[in-house]
Amino acid sequence: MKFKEILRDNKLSFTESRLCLLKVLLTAEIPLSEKELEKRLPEKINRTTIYRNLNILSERGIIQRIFSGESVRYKLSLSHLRNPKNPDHIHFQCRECNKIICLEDLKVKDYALPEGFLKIENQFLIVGKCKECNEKKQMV
Amino acid sequence: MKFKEILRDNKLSFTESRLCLLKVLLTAEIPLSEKELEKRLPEKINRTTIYRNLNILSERGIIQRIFSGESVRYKLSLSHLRNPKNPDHIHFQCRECNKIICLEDLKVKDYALPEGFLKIENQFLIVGKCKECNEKKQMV
DNA sequence: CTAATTTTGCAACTAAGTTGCAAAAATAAA
DNA sequence: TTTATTTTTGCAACTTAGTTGCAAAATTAG
Repeated sequence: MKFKEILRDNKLSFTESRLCLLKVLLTAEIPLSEKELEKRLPEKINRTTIYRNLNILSERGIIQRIFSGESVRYKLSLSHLRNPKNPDHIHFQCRECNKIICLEDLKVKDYALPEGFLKIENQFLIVGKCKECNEKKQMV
Repeated sequence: MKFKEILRDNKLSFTESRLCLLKVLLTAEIPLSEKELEKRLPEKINRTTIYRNLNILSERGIIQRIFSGESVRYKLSLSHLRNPKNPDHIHFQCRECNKIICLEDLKVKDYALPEGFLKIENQFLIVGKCKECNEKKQMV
């Protein structure tokens, strides 16, 4: 099982909670807040445990924190499971419906940080209005 | 006075609180959290008022919210006062010392949103380690 | 199988941000 | 400039996100 290896590689114990969290994030269409995550868990896991795991998993780069206009959301790092060569892609969040979309095709141009700086992760977010919400408005 | 016009243009009343908030943000070297902002105010303004104003000012695009790894910070929109032609620049935050730096020179490549999407604002953040913190580490 | 380490759940806490309401201030109208 | 209308402010109380210490339970190492 993939997740077991990922945890081991990162020197984290393999526990039921962590497995469940990762599974839920794997099947989520959009990044989830802690609340949403909690609801989708097959069996109850304590809030504290969830937060502690979200912290440790994102420290290790296994998941990613996304700061949306309203809340913090979590998703699996693409670099771990899906898109190892596209770590710099951009998220879009709609200010009406709050949906978050991964703009996989939209890449950030190669950039060089100033001398001596080290990148750990990117959080690129464009806030705006999505197609549906734009069209809804025009109909009124 | 510039700020008075900006407020009027955005159909907001001109109040002492708003003027103070904008002045503090104008002279801040880095984006400020609500707490930091509060401390720098020449006279006490109620927390609630500050939040309400930060909300309305950022809705109108006069200030910008920045989501750093640890907290939400606010700054004047460059588009209003400083850098009207560089709205897409990137912020860098150090995960050690939490400093936030504007990487004015680092621009995001021209991008096209999918058909029907509308951009309101960007929040581009690179999280990593800054020069000083990197150097400190190596000395130990 | 046992000992050492890590993780979990609980309760209590902190910190950020919001809401309703009445008083005060700002704007519009006369 | 005085009055009426609208907006903003401060207060207290609240909600929600996230954290901490500690003892019990689960994992891992030997």
